[in-house]
Amino acid sequence: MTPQQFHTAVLQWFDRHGRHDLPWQAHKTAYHTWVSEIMLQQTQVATVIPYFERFIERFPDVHSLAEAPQDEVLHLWTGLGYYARARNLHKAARIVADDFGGIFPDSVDGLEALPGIGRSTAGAILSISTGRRAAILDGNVKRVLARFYAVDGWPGAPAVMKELWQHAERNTPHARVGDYTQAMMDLGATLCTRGKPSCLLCPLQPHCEAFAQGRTGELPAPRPKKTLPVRQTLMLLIRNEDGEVLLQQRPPSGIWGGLWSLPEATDLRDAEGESGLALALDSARPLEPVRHTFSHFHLDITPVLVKLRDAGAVMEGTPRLWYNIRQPSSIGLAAPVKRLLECLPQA
DNA sequence: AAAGCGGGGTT
DNA sequence: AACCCAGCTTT
Repeated sequence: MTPQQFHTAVLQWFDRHGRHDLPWQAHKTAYHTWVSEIMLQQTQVATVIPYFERFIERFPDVHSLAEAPQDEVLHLWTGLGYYARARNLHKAARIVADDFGGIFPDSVDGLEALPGIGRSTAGAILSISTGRRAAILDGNVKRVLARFYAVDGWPGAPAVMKELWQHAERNTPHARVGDYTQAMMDLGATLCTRGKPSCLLCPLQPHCEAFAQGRTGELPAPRPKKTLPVRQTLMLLIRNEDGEVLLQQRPPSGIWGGLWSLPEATDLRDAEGESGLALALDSARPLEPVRHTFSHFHLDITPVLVKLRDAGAVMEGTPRLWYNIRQPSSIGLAAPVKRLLECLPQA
């Protein structure tokens, strides 16, 4: 199948069956496309939609985002995960606003120089918002191409990645590039799904190698699996006389970077040091543990209710605040922390 | 509980 | 180029 036949089949299918009414398709500006593409990294469309709408309402353009406090950006990202995306988005907005007069670079290289934008995301932003020819290779496209060409091996492996990029580049059309980008993502998301692909509806099925070989179930090859280590932590639920809960801010990078979380401790003895408060440790009441899973380890969290021994004994150091669970403020919360706070009795 | 989705940064 | 990092959703 020639590239011409390939993209023609994909575009014809897109015109009839693609998605044309997603919130970020209303105005295909570089800003809207960029925000949506960053949110769509590692996250499915259905999850992204409400986040995107809230985000754009609060930050309608790159300048409003650039001027916002990081806490507020993370707040609107709370629950989406991979918070480095939000921190990079914020950083990049400042660069675009301060150094480029609010105009996004109009080349793949220029876009890739911004934090949080890699080759595929750059290709998506450029093709959709400007119509310039650029290829993408996100998870959806990887799946489509790995099956169509029966490419063996895990797509994360460099050699496999390289081959898939070559297919992606070659099949990208010179016209209607933005539609083609959207079409390939739609194809992967709605027909060429991992579980049970709808091959009979697929415009590429007549020439699909995996289909011909009956191997759609085994391609693309899954990532080599490893068992996740388990880590343990205590999370301290410390309340003051007003019923507010003590939170402290995570370091700027790493897990939950910049988000607000509960003070943690490895055991009760070390709780006072971690929280920087005088605690009534004999009052400590452990709650049912909850497991939170990251991509590379499980975190078993034991929440512990602890009373303050001396309300005036707050230490300086890590940024901290007393959080009113009835009037949540505009800060980013780690997902399990948000859940724990929601379970807490209002008193 | 385990699998799935999925791109960027560092060295 | 190889390796490390990062979370929520679905099954």
